[in-house]
Parts: sequence; structure tokens; C-alpha cells
Amino acid sequence: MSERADRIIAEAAQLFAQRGFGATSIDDIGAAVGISGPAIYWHFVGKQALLAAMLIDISERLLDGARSSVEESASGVDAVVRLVALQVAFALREPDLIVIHGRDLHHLDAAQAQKVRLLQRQYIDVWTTVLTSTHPDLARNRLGAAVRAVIGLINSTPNLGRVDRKSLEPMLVAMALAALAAIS
Amino acid sequence: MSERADRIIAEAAQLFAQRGFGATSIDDIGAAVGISGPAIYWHFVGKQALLAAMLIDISERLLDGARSSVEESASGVDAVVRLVALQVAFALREPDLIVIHGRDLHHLDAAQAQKVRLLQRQYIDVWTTVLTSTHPDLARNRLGAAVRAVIGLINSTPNLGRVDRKSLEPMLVAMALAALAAIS
DNA sequence: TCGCGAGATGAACGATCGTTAAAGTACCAC
DNA sequence: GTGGTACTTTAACGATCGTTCATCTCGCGA
Repeated sequence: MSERADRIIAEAAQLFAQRGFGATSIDDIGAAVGISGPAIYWHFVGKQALLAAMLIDISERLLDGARSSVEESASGVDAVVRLVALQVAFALREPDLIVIHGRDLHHLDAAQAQKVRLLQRQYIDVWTTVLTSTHPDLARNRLGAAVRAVIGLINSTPNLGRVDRKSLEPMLVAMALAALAAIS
Repeated sequence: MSERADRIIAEAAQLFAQRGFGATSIDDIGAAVGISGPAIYWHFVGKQALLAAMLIDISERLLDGARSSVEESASGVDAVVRLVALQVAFALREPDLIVIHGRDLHHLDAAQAQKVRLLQRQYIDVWTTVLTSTHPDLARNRLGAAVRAVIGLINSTPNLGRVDRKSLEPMLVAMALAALAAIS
């Protein structure tokens, strides 16, 4: 990916997060980069491709990170702590992508949406598999629901208002772990 | 509000939740009700008005419910439990509105969006005020952030996958309360 | 029967916007 | 300098869609 393409993705991500995919025009993105709108078509096949690029990229990064965390961990509870810390750090570092991922996924066409949803499901499955070791008495789909709820908690970071985000990190980790400990 | 207007709101809510506000046309909504698209303009001034009606309505219902719950409660912890139960019940009963509220708020114009956000802030404030009694040592904006995180947990209900929603209710309440107990 | 008003309809307007097309610029190898 | 490649621009096309308009239907009170 060229330098210019990276800039386009970065600016588009900011605009998508602020205004939404539908309310951001190709010309807006071009203007933010410093080129004309149609110039984007030299680097990407279309507007959807921008969205797909960022969504697939973050989904893959998250999945890879989760798998690495689990591999490196010494025990089940250690793995849970690492997964929570990873998600919290990601949500605090890239709130724009969190917003876009939760809001604009449906602007992808069927094939691309399916790809993103698959990655998402695999990510949830990494969490769920870890939890089956710490909560062997619970059904798997129940654990999956709990995982989604905890990720919902962590991903609310972008809406947390005017607070110093960094100072929230320990609290969010504590809340997420407490919620996971309350699964029944 | 007439009978027909209620049907329009109800069908529009379903369509908005499924496809998103931008991907739902006036003709789609009309077809779902059994009338033509432009017929909607007899009942509402425009497409945005539909969205505003449902968003303001649920925000007000939630705020009223929260205030009543707090009034009826005997203690601070009792109030927290009631607030959590209320939000969980609402999220399970009306997942469509939860989705729309979290995804399509930005399709409102400035004035309407401000009104909804005000109601939202007042709702958070009800929670926060209750929490200041149970957590007197914590700053108010920190409590507000925690409240938003917990609501994010509860509102993840629509994405919980194919599980019997009703059976999740006690677990979600337990997770939310545990998360709130972990505030620091 | 007449007329009025609520409600609905199909056609048309107008704006927005993604996308394509054709032409232009700058740099670089030869 | 000549040709080609990488990248960009402006103009235009075409589709979608919210909204408006003129017209129609139908029930109902006088």
C-alpha cells in the first residue's frame, strides 16, 4: 500500500467516524487529503473499498492480537486478563475505528460484510474458548453472549465524554473482569 | 397520534434497525405499511421526523422510567438494582430501538440531535446521581463514564447472537451490577 | 345530491453523489 | 527531445431518493 493510499484511509477513517459513512462524500475525503475526489479512484476501486479496507484490517489485527495473547499466557485467567487489556488498549487508542466498526458495517456489500463478520466471530471464539476453561459448567453460546456484552462495555469508550481517557484504562479493565466473573 | 401514524413509526423502526436509516427509502416504509411512499407526508413532515419521533420517544420513556425507579426505591443500592433491571428489560424488549439509537442518531439535524442528546445526558445523570450516594469518594465525571460503559454492556443485547434472550436477563443484570461494583 | 375535507396516488422535480471519461502534468528512462 | 508511466484534474453521466404538486377517491354532514 502506497503512502498516498495510507493517507486516504487515515483521513477517511476520521471523517467516517465523525459524520458517518453515508454523510461523507468522496470529495470530502479527497479534500481532507489535499487532492480531488475522483483521484481516489486511482488508489481504490470505490468508496466501499475504503470502508472494507479499514474494517478488515482492524478485525485481522484484533484477531491476531488475541491469538498471540492467548499463546503467550500461562493460564486461563491470565489469558482472560490479557484479552481484556488488549481490547481496552485498542479501544482507547483507536476510538474512530471502534465507532466505524459498530456503526457502518452494514454499508459493505454482502461478500465483504461476510468476511468481516467471520473475523469478528473468530475473535469472539478466541475469547469464548478461553472462558470454557475457566467456566467449564456453562454452555458455549452463553459464554459467547457474555463475551459480546463485555466487548460492548469496553467499546463504549468513544462515548465516555470529556474525561482523560488514559486514566480510565484501569477502571475499564476492572469493570470488564468483574463482569466476566459474574457470568452464570 | 393517529393509528396510521403509529403503524408508520413501527414499520419504519423495524426497517431502520434492519437496513439503517440511510438505506431505507420512503417508498420502502410506505410499502411495509401498505400505502405509497409520498402518503407518509400526510402524517409526518419528512423522513427525519420519523427518526426524531422514535428517538425522542424512547429517550423520554427511559428517562421517565429511571426517575420513577429512583423515587420508588428505598436505598441507593436498591435504586441501582432497579435502574439496571429497567435498562436490561428495555434492551431485551426493544432491540430495534437500541440499534437505531446507537447507530442512526447522527442522521438528525442539529436541533433534534441536541434534544435527544440532552435527554440522554439527563438519563445518565439520574444514574450518576444515584451512584454518588453509593460511591461518595469518586468524581462525578468518572462515575458518568462508568455508567456509559455499563449501558454499553447492556445495550449489546441486539448482537448477542442466537440465544434465548429471556434467559440472558439474570446474567446481564449480574454482569452489570458486578461491573458497577468494580468502579474505582 | 352536493360539497367538503381527510387521506392517498402517480408523476415529476431537484439535489446529491458515486463513478467514469478524457485530457492534462510531471517525472524519468533512453 | 521522445515516449511512457504514474497520478491528477475537470466535466459530465446516471442513478437514487426526498420532497412537492396536481389530481383522485371516498365517506359524511347538511
